Parts: sequence; C-alpha cells; structure tokens
Amino acid sequence: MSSESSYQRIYRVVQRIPRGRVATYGQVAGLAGLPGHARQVGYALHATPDDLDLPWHRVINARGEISRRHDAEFENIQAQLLDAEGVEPGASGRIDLKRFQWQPRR
DNA sequence: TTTATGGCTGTCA
DNA sequence: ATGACAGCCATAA
Repeated sequence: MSSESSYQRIYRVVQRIPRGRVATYGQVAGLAGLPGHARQVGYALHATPDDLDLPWHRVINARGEISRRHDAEFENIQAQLLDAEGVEPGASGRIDLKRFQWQPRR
C-alpha cells in the first residue's frame, strides 16, 4: 500500500462516498492523505480511467456547486446524477453542504 | 530543464 | 453576497 499512488488513494476515497451524498475536493484530498491538494484531486478525477466506477459526479467544490468544466454538458450530467441521488440544489442553485456533504466517520 | 495553467481553498476587502 | 490574492503541486508544452 505504501507504493500506491496518490491517485489510488483519491479513487478509494471517492468510491467510498455513499449515494445521496457529496464531498468537496478539499475533503477528498484530506481523506486521501493529501491535505491542501484539492486541486490535484480534480486533476486526478479528470484522469480517472473509466474502468473504475468512480462517482466523480459526487465530488464538488467547496461552494457546494459544480465547477465550470470545459464542457457545459458534463456539468448538466453531474447535476442530473446528483439530482437522481436525491441531492438537489437550494434556492440559490447551490447544494446545501451542511446537509449533503459526506460525513465520514473517523 | 523551466514556465504556465489549472474540475480548488481559504482569507481579506 | 461577490471579487481579488496567495498557496499547493501535477500535468502539459
């Protein structure tokens, strides 16, 4: 396990996210053992092989919203997936992190 | 090798 | 609430 890449840790954390819950990049980074590398988490997700069922759509930014990607359609897909899991944005169009943010135990 | 950018975050105005 | 600044480090050129 010591030779596992940071990506592997990130993937593992993301796969750990339960359905109907979301996590922020910084949170995933911290859980993956990479505190402060929130950005890299985003890159790791972008480089995620589709071989893994990585629920990247459950990972959002600290604002509780979907980050602006180069493809606006993907943003829509992510929003739909979250909505399908019961995660709906508030009146401001943002997800209530206080309510939907994944709270891992220990 | 260096430089620039980026699916971010947190703080300050 | 929004906007600007700085810091972290991997990937691309």
